[in-house]
Amino acid sequence: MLATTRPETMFADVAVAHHPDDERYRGMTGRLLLLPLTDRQIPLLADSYVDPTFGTGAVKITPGHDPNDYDIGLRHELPVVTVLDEAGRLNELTGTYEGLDIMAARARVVADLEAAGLLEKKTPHQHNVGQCYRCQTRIEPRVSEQWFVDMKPLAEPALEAVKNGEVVFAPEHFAKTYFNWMENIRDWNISRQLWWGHRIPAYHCDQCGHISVAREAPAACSACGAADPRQDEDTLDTWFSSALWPFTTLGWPEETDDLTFFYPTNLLITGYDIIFFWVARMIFSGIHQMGQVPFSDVLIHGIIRDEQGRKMSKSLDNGIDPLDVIDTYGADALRYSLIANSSKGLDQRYSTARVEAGRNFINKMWNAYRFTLMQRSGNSLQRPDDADLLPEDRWILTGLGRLIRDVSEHMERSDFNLALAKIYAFIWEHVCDWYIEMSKLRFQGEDRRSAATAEWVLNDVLVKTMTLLHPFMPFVTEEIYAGLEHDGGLLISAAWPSAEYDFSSDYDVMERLMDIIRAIRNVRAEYKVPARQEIAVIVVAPEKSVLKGITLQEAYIRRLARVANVSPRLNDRDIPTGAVAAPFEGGMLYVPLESLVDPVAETERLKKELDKAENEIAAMEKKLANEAFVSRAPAAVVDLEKERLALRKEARAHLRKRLSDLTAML
RNA sequence: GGGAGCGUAGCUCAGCUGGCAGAGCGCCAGUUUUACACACUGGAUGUCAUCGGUUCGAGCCCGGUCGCUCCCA
Repeated sequence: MLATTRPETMFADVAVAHHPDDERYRGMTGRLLLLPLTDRQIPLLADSYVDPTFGTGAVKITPGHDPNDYDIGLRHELPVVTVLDEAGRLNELTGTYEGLDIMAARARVVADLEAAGLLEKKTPHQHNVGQCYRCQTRIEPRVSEQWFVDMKPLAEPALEAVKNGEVVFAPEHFAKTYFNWMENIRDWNISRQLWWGHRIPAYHCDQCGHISVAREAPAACSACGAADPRQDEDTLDTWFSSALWPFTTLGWPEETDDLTFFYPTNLLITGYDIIFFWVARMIFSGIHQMGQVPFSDVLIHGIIRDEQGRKMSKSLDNGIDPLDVIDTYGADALRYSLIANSSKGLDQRYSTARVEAGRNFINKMWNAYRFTLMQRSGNSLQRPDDADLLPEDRWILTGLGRLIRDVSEHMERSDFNLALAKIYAFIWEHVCDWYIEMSKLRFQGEDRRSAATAEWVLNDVLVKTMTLLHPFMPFVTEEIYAGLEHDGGLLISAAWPSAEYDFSSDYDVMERLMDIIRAIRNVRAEYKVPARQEIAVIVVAPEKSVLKGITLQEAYIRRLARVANVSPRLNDRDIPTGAVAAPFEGGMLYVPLESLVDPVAETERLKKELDKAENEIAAMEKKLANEAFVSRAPAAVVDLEKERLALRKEARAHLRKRLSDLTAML
């Protein structure tokens, strides 16, 4: 007994199969069965393809009308019987059923089986016979003659080309997809029954049946000489034509200048979903037709999905028209979002929020650019001597150098999203939030030399960052570049920048200043000091050099943290009771806020700070006491840990002192 | 059945050769600070799916488990 979803194909059955481990059929393998409604006998055989848990564990094998059964048929050397004609009707092999269409035949077979007492039961079942996605017509499998490409000789050199690095995939794991396909290659069916496309260059002789294959249509059959052989009606699979794209587009088979110049090229960028449909086929076609691979590098990206993560499709009508997005946000904003959202060839969701972020970024840059234009003195810009560079100049130029190195590295590795994130952060957080803010003091001040230095630095930083950003956002960067001072020419042909400045110690000094400013702002916000109200700050640092730096940069602390008066001190003596304490790297600062401060609450707050510091110190001391860590970790890591421990210990000392003072004063 | 990938903040996702967990958006509290409110300042938020292993040290390396996705058959 067995189950079938397509009873009408039983006339094409050539065997019944069960799983080799299925106890129910043990010992019965090889016996002959009588095929109902016919006088044919078919064998019972064992094949591990059969799912023993489905139905009765026995399945009829119909190689002529099922691809899986066709494979089983090959394994067991079964004949292929075809009982459907091209019009979808049963043929002469079905006796009295001949001429019936599939549905009519199915009904009659079922009725006849029932009449013969051979039907056990009928159950509704979701079958997996395909159907046309446009007209819903069922697609019935049927064995027929087709044209195939013999893949083995093509696949071997193509496989080798990737294995030996002639063609390199990025990200590299996509080579696995390529290997998996190439190593399990099947002959390629290139016949398509379509009305358009390249027709198969095979010519049938209606007289003798000979088939000739030729580039030009032969005038006569090469075997019997009959006139006008008929060209095969099948057309080539579109991927066959696409596989020829790297050279047919350049004039092949003619030896054109374009072909000589552009073949092979270096980089192919495409989606992972067509690695074997297209990439692999271009590679083996290129090797076969041109004698060399069509490209050296393949950069694979993911698919852009809609905001719900669904694949964009015509039937869902959830596609996004880039032109609409460009109208709303601009092409650069769209490019920003696509690159910022892409990594490792993974799929990404289209994100309006990310496009907006790109648009906002453009707005930010544009305003920074406007600011520089507003500060133009009219004098020609001249690179300042190093001696004229202030700490913030040194800081931003050093940061720029680091940015150039980082971005270049990321570009080399095709980590475009990481490169873009670095540029974004540098322009927004370094240039706009800090450098421009600090430069205002100089542009508004009396020192024209200092202002000219800032003017040059700002211009240089923008020129370089626009250059780095140009591949990602070509339009706005070109526009801004045009208004900046540079060697001339268009940004698109400008040289990639290289790092010029490296003032590491000045960089660190500036970072400390920024820590202090942030700490003061934090206190202001926490105690809700009105923005307008200026405050006083006492900065305590045990090292004179730190204090000196702070004194030199007092103007910035005043401006950027809205401070009226900065008092540098070497120790925490004589701090007023009504002051808020805040630690920074290398010291402690106090903001006297008198009545705003409740000494009891401040004591509680500082106790928590102290607890935190104690915990961190304990953890670091434990780590440093671990002989294995000290001896095995790199010296730089151990030193860093020691430095951090020293800083935390200092913070602890300040906190303890402040707490004891407050307690005494209460 | 074969192959590949993904589980990290409320959401969408980064995280390079292991060394103090990040972004965008959202959220909370402020801001007519003369480049920018498409902005500024400050803040909150994590059992890095899970179990084990390697290591001085694991989001990252190795193995198992669970969940999800895609491709081929």
